Amino acid sequence: MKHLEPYINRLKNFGYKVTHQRLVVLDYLQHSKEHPSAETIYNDLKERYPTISLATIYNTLEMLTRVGLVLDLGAPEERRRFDGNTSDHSHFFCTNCGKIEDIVVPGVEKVMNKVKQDTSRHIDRCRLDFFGRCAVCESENNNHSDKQRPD
Amino acid sequence: MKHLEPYINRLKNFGYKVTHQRLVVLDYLQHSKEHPSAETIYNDLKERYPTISLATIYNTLEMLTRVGLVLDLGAPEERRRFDGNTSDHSHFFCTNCGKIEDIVVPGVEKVMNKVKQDTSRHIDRCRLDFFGRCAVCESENNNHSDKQRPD
DNA sequence: CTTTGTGCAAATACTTTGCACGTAG
DNA sequence: CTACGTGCAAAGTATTTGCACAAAG
Repeated sequence: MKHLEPYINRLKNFGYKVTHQRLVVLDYLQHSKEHPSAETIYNDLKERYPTISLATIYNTLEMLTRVGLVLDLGAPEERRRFDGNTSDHSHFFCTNCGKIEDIVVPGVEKVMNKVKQDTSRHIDRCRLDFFGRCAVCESENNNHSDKQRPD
Repeated sequence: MKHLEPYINRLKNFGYKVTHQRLVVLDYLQHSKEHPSAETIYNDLKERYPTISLATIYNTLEMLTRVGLVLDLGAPEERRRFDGNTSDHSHFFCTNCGKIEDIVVPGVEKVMNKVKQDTSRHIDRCRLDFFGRCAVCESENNNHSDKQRPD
């Protein structure tokens, strides 16, 4: 887990101990593209680390979010979803199947930086999200024709 | 509650009945700038409508969100927060006091529309959010090393 | 008159916490 | 060695649901 060194340093700088469980969660998030929930992380990890606990996953995610190594995506679902990729990127939420995809939005940074200057507030972070139906759901034409779409 | 007519029509178009409770919640949200939680709405409304129930508030908010008359803001807090203003605008979340403010971001629509065209997905809605410390919190405590120290 | 919504309370589900043991520093 | 982290189970807490009555269309 050499690639985790910068993260380890971040933990140390914030005064947190570097534990096996924390590294495992970090490593998991670095390799996941699924924007998993705490429970998903737990279910996947407990196969290799059977004694890990869900409470530790939650504690770890909360801590990692606090130090900025993980993002809480604010998904419109029951469970919270997390992202280990903290670089500038946007998200697309499929309101049909719940999938979350990374999405590249050129030109956003410029707009965001303008806001950071113009506002009286101190802005730490921005997020830009899109909601709709993913390519799969759109092509499957799965009429979940509930009252899904406004307008 | 004359101003609610377009909303009433929306309910009817979706086949929902127009009830006193639904109008009251809609009216409340139209007049609120606080981006309230379900419980806040409940607490405020039960003074004037003592028999209204929290479950109804939740059911109503869920339905109004589904038909696009209310936004679920995806706030980084325990409770969900809602907005009755569905026109294009962004939000600022104070990570210190929890306040949510409307914020005007010029030029965003252009970027968002570009994404709507470029992507293979079907996009219904976008959101642009900012996180940081509001003017009040910022002035009260000039220390902007926002990350709280571990326990 | 039929269907949908409401209020209440109980249930559910996600997340957090208390405590004793284990482990990093 | 000492403080902090972990695992477990138990507790919270926001939100949803079942049901009988009420109200809308």
